[in-house]
Amino acid sequence: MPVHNAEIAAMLDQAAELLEIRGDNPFRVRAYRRAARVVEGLPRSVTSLLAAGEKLSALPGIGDDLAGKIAGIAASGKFDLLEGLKRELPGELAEIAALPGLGPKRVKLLHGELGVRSLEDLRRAIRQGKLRSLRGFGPIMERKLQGALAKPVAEKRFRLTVAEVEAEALVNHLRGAAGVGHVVVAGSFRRRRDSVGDLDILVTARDGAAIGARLAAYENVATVAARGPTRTTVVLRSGLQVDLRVVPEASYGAALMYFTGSKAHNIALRNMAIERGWKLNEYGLFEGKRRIAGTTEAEIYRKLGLPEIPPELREDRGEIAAARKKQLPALVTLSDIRGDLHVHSTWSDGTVAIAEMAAAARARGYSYMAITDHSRRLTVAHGLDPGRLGRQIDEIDRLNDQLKGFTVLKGSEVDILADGTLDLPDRILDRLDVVVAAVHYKFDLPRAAQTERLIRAMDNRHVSILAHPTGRLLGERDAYDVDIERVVAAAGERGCYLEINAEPDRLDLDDVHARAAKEMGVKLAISTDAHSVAALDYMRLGVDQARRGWLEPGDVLNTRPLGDLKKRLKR
DNA sequence: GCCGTTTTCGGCCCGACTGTTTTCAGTCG
Repeated sequence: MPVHNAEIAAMLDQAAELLEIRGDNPFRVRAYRRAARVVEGLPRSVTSLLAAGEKLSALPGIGDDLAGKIAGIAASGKFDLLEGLKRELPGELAEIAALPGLGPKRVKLLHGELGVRSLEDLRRAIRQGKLRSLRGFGPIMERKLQGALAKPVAEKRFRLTVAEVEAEALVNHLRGAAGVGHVVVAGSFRRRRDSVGDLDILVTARDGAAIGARLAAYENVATVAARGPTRTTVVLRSGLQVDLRVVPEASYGAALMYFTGSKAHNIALRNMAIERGWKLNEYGLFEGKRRIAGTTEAEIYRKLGLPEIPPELREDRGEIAAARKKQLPALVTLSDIRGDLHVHSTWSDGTVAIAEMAAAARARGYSYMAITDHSRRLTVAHGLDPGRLGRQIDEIDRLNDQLKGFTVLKGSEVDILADGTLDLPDRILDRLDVVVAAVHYKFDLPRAAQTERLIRAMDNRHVSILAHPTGRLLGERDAYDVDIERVVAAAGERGCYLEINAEPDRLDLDDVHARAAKEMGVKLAISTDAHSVAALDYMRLGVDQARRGWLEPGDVLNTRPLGDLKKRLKR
């Protein structure tokens, strides 16, 4: 049973947490955390890297020691150091440290002085009034902890589209304040991560307190968590946390960079500043007391000898080295997209007729669109059998006769059956321009069977694109257990394309696997899976994830003009 | 524990805010 990168990262994180509570060298703790982030962001699994004879110690932040430990975890699924730490300290201490206001130091005190080993122990200690006797604890902390223990809030991430609605309203509200310059959403929102944990809003103004007051007075604010002259933190009714930072105009670039992150990217840049005898913080780049850059991000990057790095790449996953060598990718943009290759109509479960969808696609500047309605097995979606699909093909032919300068491609989103065969016979698939193959049931097959299923589907030369390859639904359903690297490799061998499904709850493939595909020379299609006209606009979210995956226009099938596209769809 | 165009040893990003303290440690981002 191969150990996933995410599992390795979780073990490294947990070890870091317990090491920190134990009071170990903070830099050792940081090394474990950094290694966790590096493993998490690897485009290939540790298992396959090792199988290929690659040295983990070549990865940034991973030396001989951690390389050995990570290899050990990959081989056995066990982490001796972590097991030992758990024998020494109760594992639940990590959960206690996650409570607001509690960190390693206070948890160590709780454990050492009061013998707290569990959340229940902590509740009891509070009930018995023991907490406030400890140094660093007082009545306010006691009350807050009581609240947090009473109704624990699961860590929640929000879909980009949900965050966008909240952000737009809030930005408009803040723009209404007097003396406001820039108002911009930074953080993972600006880096276009597939979901966000909070909103980081940067404002330039002279009077930070006034802007903070304006945020606190926003109608959707549930609680104000912190309030200072330059920083204010609130929690909205939706549960979304908002961090506001206010800086002077001259610090705009530095603050935007700081607030955009990622943290690891910032640390790397700050280290570059240190190497040059400078200091980089959210107010600017400084030589001694003198600010030598800070008004724009570009200016700071330039001083550090780098071209400006697009926010989507700022994850400390090699972008700084690439920038240094002037080898940053020229990322795909929405305007490079010439068509949508996965679209539904009223023939199955779409809400709009083909002609109307075509007009909407055309209005978006596209020159083609594939209609890919569901196949017969998906009865709830009125999936098409060969007879109905034949009639749909005829309808599209008639429609194309009337259209000038736009082409509706004939397609199907054909179900991949449990054994990897397709839900429609070859004789009808033969009449189509685009076949998008997808899994819609039996998500729980064993890994090997699921992997074989997808590969067998791609064995069929009619299959052009493998849709939503991992089947994940953000916040609802994990990816099915599949060896995605083998699937990517198999797609490459067969000349099959992989989809980045742009639906906001799918975004599948994700950024990391899209990049893996690129590195393995496999091309991708960015498709909306639209069931309505409005959903065609999700294309931009798919492009965002493609950019996070370092994709350039040449890596994306639907940047090709129609003639070229048709040639590439032939296998 | 990692790392090196000043270093193989001695550094390791940087600042804001809270609740505690009585000048600051701890937490957070």
